[in-house]
Amino acid sequence: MSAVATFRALGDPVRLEMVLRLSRGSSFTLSRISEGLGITRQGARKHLEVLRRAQVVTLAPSGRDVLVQLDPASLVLVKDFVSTMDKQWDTRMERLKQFVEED
Amino acid sequence: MSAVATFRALGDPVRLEMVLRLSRGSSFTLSRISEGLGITRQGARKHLEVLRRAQVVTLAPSGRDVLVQLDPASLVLVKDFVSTMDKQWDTRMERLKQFVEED
DNA sequence: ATATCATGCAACTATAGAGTTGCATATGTT
DNA sequence: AACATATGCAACTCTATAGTTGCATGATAT
Repeated sequence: MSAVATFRALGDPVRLEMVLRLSRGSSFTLSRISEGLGITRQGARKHLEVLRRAQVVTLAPSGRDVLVQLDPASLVLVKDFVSTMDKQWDTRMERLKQFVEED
Repeated sequence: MSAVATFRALGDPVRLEMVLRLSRGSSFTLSRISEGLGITRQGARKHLEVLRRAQVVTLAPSGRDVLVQLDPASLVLVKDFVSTMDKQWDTRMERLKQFVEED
């Protein structure tokens, strides 16, 4: 999966809320994580499918319900992106700092 | 600005490409950064407006052209998000590890 | 066995946004 | 002054997707 897909998946208030809930409580059933989002269960289900395709989340059927869990794969992608940006950004900030301090 | 807005802004192939270009070369004019994206200048301009609203980028008019630069504000947001997630994720992985190692 | 709960799937609507074309305007350049 | 370059703005099309309703199905509890 690409970093774009991950960012896109996280770039929605409902989906980010889901991810934040998962990052706190460990595991949710599909219906429990769909509560209190201001949308229907079917709507929430669509969001979960987006998160699953982007490997932000895994869906594991268990009896009559489906367990939703965070998938570490996506986190790694975002971390890599940030650290790359950060490195390049830092060297440029360093250059700017030196430039400013020259006079 | 919210983390959602930042993620949303980065969740588009054209916009992410622009950000990557900026992270390498230091500063671009509006027309230069609009080249080779497969879309028109006006299309690219709309993307830049999205990035600006999300504080990923700053636009500074200079004579007849506009300078596009990275805005560190957004990077901080993403970093914070990742580190928070990371911390919570790690503690949960730790708990899982201990659970597995118990028998 | 029957009622209840969790989920899946399909069809539909409505809106956001990605991309375009066309034209106007301002700044450089020769 | 004349020309080229960089940009802004408006109107338009088209597609993706967020959200809905309605119904079917499979698992659990009484």
